[in-house]
Parts: sequence; C-alpha cells; structure tokens
Amino acid sequence: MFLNLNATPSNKPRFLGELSNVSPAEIALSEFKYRAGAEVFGEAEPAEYIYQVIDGAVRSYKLLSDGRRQIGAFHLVDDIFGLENGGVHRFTAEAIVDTSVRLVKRVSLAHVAESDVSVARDLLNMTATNLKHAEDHMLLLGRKTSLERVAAFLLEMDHRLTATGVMALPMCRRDIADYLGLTLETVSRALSILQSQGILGFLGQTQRQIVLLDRPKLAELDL
Amino acid sequence: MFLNLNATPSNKPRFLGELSNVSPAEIALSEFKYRAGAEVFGEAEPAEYIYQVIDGAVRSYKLLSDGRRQIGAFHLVDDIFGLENGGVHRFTAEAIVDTSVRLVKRVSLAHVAESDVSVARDLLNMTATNLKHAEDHMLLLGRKTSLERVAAFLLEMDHRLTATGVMALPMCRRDIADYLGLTLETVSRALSILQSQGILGFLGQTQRQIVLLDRPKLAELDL
DNA sequence: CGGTGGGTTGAGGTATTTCAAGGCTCGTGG
DNA sequence: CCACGAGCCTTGAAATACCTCAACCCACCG
Repeated sequence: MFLNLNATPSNKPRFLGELSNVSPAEIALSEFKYRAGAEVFGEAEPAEYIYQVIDGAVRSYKLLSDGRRQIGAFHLVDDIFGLENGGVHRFTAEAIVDTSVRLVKRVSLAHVAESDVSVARDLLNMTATNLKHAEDHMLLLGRKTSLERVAAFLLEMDHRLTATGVMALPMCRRDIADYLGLTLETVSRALSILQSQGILGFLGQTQRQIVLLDRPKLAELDL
Repeated sequence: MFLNLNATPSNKPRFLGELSNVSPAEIALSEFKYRAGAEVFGEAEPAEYIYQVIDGAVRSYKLLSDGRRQIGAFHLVDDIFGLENGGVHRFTAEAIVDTSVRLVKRVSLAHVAESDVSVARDLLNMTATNLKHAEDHMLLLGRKTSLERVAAFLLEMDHRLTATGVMALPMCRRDIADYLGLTLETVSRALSILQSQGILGFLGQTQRQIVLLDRPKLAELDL
C-alpha cells in the first residue's frame, strides 16, 4: 500500500499502484513540486527517475533546432511519465501548471524487474500503452484535417479528464497546437467552428473550460 | 542456433536470435511466403503470431474510413513485426514485394516470458525500440517540411538498408508518401529537388535505385 | 503492340500558416 | 483603486506549402 496513496476506483491502469509489492527499501520514493513552466527533465538527459503526476499536468515534447516543437503527450493526474528503456530521456518534460509529482528511482526499478516478473510485465504494459498512443497519434498527424484533429483531441481529453460535464483544460492553445501539429490560430478557428455548430460551448471567459454539448456529433468528426 | 538461421554480423538488434535459448518444443516455428501486395494480417485481427522478415519488405498501416492511409513502419530484412502486447493487431501488414517471413506463435512466447527473464527483457526492448521510432516519427509528421521528411526518409533507409553505395528501395512513391504524411507527387518533387542539387542520383530508369551523393548535405536537411 | 503500373512535371486550387489587429483577464505597482 | 502591461485568445486578410488534377513518359508484359 506504500505506493498506492492516491488509488481511486477507475478503469485506467494504475501502474505505480501495481508495483506495491516492491519493498520500500528497494524503491526510493519522494514527492516534488514544479511551478508552471518549470522543466522536470530535459531531452537527452540521463533518466534517473520515473514520475507520476499527483496534481497538475505535464507536457512532453521534442524540439527541432529552429524551435519548432512537437508535444508527444500530455500527462494528467495519475499518469506515469519519464519511463525510458534506455538510460536517456527522449523528451523534455515541463509542468504546464503548478504540478506535484511522485518520483521513483529508475535504477532500482530496473533491478527489481530482473527478479520480479510482475514488475517486468508492468513495465512492458506501460511501454505498450505509450506505443499505442504514439501509433494512433501518427495517424492523426499524418492524415487528419485540422477539424478532425481538434475533435480527436477533445474526445481524448473528455475521456481522460474524469471531470463531470465540463472539461477544465490545463494547457493553452499553443500547447494544443503543438500536440496536434497545427498553429494556435488553426486550433482556435476549429474550436470556433465546433462552437458555432453547437457541438461545444465555453464556460467562463478564459476559454479553458469546455463543455461538450454533442458528443456523438464530435465522434463523427473523428474518423 | 535453431532460430538463428540468418544471423549476420551487424550492430542492429537481432531479437529472434536472442531468443535462441527457448526450446523448439515451446515455440512453434515456420516459414511463409507472401506475394507482393498480399496481406499478412489485418488491423484488429487477433494476434496469433509474431513475424520476422527473411526476405522482401512489409508495410504496416492504418486506414481512415474514407481510405486515407498512414504507414507506421516499413519492415525490412531481419526486422520483427506484428508484436502486440494486447491480443489484437493495431496495424494491417502487407508484403510490399514478394516476401518470406518466419512465424512464431505468440501465445507460447508470452508464456515463456513469464518464466524466462531474458525473453521478457527482449520483448520490452523490442517494444521500446518501436516506441522510439514512433516518437521520432511524430515529430516528423507534426513539424517537418516535405523536403525535411524526404531527407529523413532517405537517411533512415540508407541506415537500414545495409547495401553498399546504392539503395534499392522496395516501396513505391505512394508508400513513401503515406509513410511521410504527403502525396506521392510531393515526394517525387522533393526527390527531384534533391537530385537537381546533386545530393542524390538515380540508377536505372525505374527510379527505385537511389545513390546518395552528398550525405552530409542530406543530413543538414534533417533537423 | 497496346495496356497497365509506376514515375515526373505543370497549372491551378485550397487548407493551413503567417501576419496583424483587437479584446478580455489578471496581477502588479503607482 | 485604477491604470497598465503581459499573457492568452479570437478573428481577418494575405501568403504559401502542399494537394489535386491532368498530361506525359517509360518500362514491363501478356
């Protein structure tokens, strides 16, 4: 139960929870807070820890030399990130908003996997989950229109943000754009179109709170 | 040595070779041939086997309902494909040219992984390799220009096709386009530009044999 | 030989980007 | 308390990278 502080009933995999049969002596555990915009780790840095979001949200991205950015994933509450099979991070990770994370020392974890089959299986499952997400995202980035991308994004967030009714997105338009391979203006226009068609609405003036009014119609847009 | 029929000296991982401590009784093995264009397995089909290319080439892709296609990967000689963590294929796989593959029963493999740590580690490594490729490809699809994409493709193929001097690409322009998230015309134009700049040349008239004349300049285009 | 399957190239169209302006919110400091 | 600037978002207009459509070439093959 040591690792399972935040366990909530959910159909999502609770990976760190599943590692609870590992003794505290073997896996050093601690908690850490990052201010909005702070870097958790950088691309190509040695991977010392793996992370789990306790509160807040994180973006993982790659940069091209001229500053173009591709966000590979958003990590929301309970998500695990920073898991690397090699010893080096392949993304930069930044807190999107003020965020607290739980840390697990990577070396000890890899060591445990050698002897504990269930830990090894968990690592494989996590990696496979990430792979599936990346595969689906390749299809989105390679072949979907801007409207389809935004619709897919909203459905993904609707599914992952467990909130009832309204989605409180932690990320700004630029983040969404860099996740979807678009510009922030194109994202904004797509959202306006969806709003004008009565498929979604905004709450408050900040435009970060979105309410899905017609999920079926949104799903039609996600081919 | 049973599995290691085609072992060649190479720095590439030889995964099926690494499984050679598995007894023949546990992993049923066979060989199979596919004609050009033939489907090896379909998306959403139950995954009964994993595959290794002995000769030829394979493409793995997803389709949207209206026929848009995204190729997630090309599988060349010695590559393993069709590995799934869940029990279902997430891509359709087709032979690009006449191709022969080696098959391994998946269920038995998963079973072996439970007891054999080295097999479990191999599975994790393979999945992690696929994940890294997908992550890099997301950056390409989301943020690179057509010329950068084609340059990256040529460098990838140059690296993977061990041939000396000339690359004999097995896939047509449409396949390249669907891999890079472009149209075949755009791929063709990019290749023409690279040729006109003396960066590459064609051999024969079929335009499938490409010789890289200026690898450094090509690498400059791949940011 | 005629047809078919690649491949290239041109001309025109369009989805998305780029550039620019303006509005709203919020925090900070006078 | 209000003014101000910074950040975020939207919207319009113009530019452009890529797509679409079409013509043509070439190799291959029955």
